[in-house]
Amino acid sequence: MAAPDALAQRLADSGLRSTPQREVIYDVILRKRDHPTADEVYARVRADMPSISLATVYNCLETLVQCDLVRAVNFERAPTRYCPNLHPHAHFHDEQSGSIHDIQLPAELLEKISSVLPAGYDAKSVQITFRGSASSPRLESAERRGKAQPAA
Amino acid sequence: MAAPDALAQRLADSGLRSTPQREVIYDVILRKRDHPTADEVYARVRADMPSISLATVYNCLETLVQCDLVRAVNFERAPTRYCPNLHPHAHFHDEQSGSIHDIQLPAELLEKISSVLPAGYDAKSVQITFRGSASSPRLESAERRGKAQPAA
DNA sequence: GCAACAAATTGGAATGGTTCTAAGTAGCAA
DNA sequence: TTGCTACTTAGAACCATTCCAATTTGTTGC
Ligand SMILES: [Mn+2]
Ligand SMILES: [Mn+2]
Ligand SMILES: [Zn+2]
Ligand SMILES: [Zn+2]
Repeated sequence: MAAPDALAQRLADSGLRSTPQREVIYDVILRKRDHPTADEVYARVRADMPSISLATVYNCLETLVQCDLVRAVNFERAPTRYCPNLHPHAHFHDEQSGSIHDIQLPAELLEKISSVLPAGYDAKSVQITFRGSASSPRLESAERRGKAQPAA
Repeated sequence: MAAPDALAQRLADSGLRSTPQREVIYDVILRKRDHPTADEVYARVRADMPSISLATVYNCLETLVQCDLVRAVNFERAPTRYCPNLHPHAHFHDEQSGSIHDIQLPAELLEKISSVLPAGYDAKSVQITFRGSASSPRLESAERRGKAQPAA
């Protein structure tokens, strides 16, 4: 047995197998670090593996989410999107273009946010979503300075 | 013409009529200040108005949201819930009970949150959702002290 | 290698909240 | 009245997702 990559390792930890379908789906999500829907993942994966089924795409995405290799994110009631960024971060939904941008959150801010919870509330996760418009030119320079990661 | 109530006024401002259906739906949402789904609103409204249709409930809820009389809130891909609390606030989703609690946010924190956006990002709204568990006894006393409003 | 068994994939059907459509009803204006 | 528009309604349609039953694939013990 060869040295297992991160995916195979994480799957094995959960008693699951590394399959060609899971590998190509994980690759596709890591390659282009945007926030594709299951349909978009399906379309991209079919370039490499034309025989894969949409049901399998859904099954594999759920597996990857449960193994903490990918995050599922929802905006309103739109189709679920999948995010390869595992660090705690917020999302900015650009209503003009429909694109999603990751927004880094200082740990200090996360603490302040959690501290607004009254006694007795125990939050396992916090989700922060901005909605608005992002002007592209300034945006790109801000990203180049490392203030935010672009994500379609 | 008699003095119009808040609902009639707001509808008139948008060039819309105050109908019995819109009135009863708005009343039902204000009466019990939880976060009902359209189906739950439908069930409650039928007590007063058995002939109302579910399509009308959806139509009226959308109207109320567009007139800024009610807020629509989404959790994952669960059915949309409707919130009568118009002040800026976060939501705590208790995974055990499925109940939603309003969490008040200090204006100071809202400013800090918006300040994490890089230049070029213009947010029209921010949505903050906690997920976890809330222990009922402590919760009630915290609420009595005014730290949070209960909401089913 | 070969059974036996379990895990994973697959196509297609089903689900379910929401939206759409077309027909009917109700209120307002000339 | 008559017309005009807004509103409501029942049921069909939509569509992302889940479910199902059948097949394929992989693993384990011999
Ligand atoms: Mn959008
Ligand atoms: Mn829940
Ligand atoms: Zn992300
Ligand atoms: Zn609320």
